[in-house]
Amino acid sequence: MTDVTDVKIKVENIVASATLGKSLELPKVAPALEGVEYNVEQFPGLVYKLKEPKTAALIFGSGKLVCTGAKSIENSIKAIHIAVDKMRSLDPDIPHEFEIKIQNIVASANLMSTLNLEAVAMDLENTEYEPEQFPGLVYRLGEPKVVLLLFGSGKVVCTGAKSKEDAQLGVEKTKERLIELDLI
Amino acid sequence: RLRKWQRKIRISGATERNLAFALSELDRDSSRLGLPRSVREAASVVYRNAVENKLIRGRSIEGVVAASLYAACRRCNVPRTLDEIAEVSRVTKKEVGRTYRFLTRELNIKLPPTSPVDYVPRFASELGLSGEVQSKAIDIIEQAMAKGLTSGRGPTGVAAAALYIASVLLGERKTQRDVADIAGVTEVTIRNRYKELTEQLDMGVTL
DNA sequence: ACCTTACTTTCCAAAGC
DNA sequence: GCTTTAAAAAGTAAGGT
Repeated sequence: MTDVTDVKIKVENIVASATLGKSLELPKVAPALEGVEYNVEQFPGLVYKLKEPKTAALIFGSGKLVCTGAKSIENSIKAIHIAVDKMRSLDPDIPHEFEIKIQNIVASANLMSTLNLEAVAMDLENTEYEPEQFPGLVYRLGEPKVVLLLFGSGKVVCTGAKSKEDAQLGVEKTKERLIELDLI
Repeated sequence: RLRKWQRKIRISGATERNLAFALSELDRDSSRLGLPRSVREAASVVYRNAVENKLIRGRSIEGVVAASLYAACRRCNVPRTLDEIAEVSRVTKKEVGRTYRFLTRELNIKLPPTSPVDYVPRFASELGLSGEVQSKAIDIIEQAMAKGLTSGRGPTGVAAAALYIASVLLGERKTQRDVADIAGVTEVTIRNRYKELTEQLDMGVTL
């Protein structure tokens, strides 16, 4: 009974970083990226928004970039390659091979049961619940090291995960713990 | 030897000056909020504990004072909202909240979430509502909490809606605008809570 | 009253103030 | 700590019709 394995998580956002291994002359490669924003005083990186996959890339002079907004690891990697390929049209020396690392995965899930957050706040360890400030209860899990936001509706957000497996595990462990404490 | 001694004097002198400044700041904020001496003392205890545990590093004295006051008000069951604390201190709501979380975590202070019930006496007296209305409002809030109707909702909004409903039920009607202004929420929020409470609780009377 | 937009919270990397 | 990006959750707020 109490099958925790039936909890379905939906990946909502992925943050990935890439290191090209070669510094970039931003003024030189920026023209290859249509609609790019660049305000050094405001932020040191170029802001490039892609429509497909719908993502946003932050590109730095050091040759490192950050991609946010993708809903799958595959799309995140695809978006990074699209941006890098475009820049390479203006700078042939940009490597074709480079490292990409998944930094954060945000997922949502539904425990299919309403939660009494004041009760959860009292019995569950490592929680913060300040309804005056935010309607969700913050639950920090140690293993995997992820943070969950629990809502009265039973909906959950898991963030801080480095892999889909950790996000899934985080939600499952949270559900198990809530059942264990008779808070489900 | 003499130099080391002088340094101690200098450091303790600075420490004393900082403490004196913090306490005057605490008194200033407290009087603006109209807080009783007991709450000011509770806040000064929190502040002194923060200093003893070296938690002031990287934080403004004003911020720690404001967070100490916020915590003391909650512990004494006479809560002020983060907005009210931010208004009288020269610290943003965001920093008061951030420092409050830091202090409670580092000093192992675990306060339960603010109960809407704690706002009833203050809001009711500012609205000139009777003790009967207050009791009715508290009764409504307790029923709401028992049915899980307060999870995730702002305590002031729940207290405001309960007082509004109680005032109508007991013939001391106040407008949503009056209650909203004193509770620091919008009329829309009172209407939303009002709808949930009247639909899901047995008030014994149809409004 | 409705609708839309927007802010609160959590996470993370990037370069630099 | 801040700046910029993205995304979900749900409550609250503000402005327009």
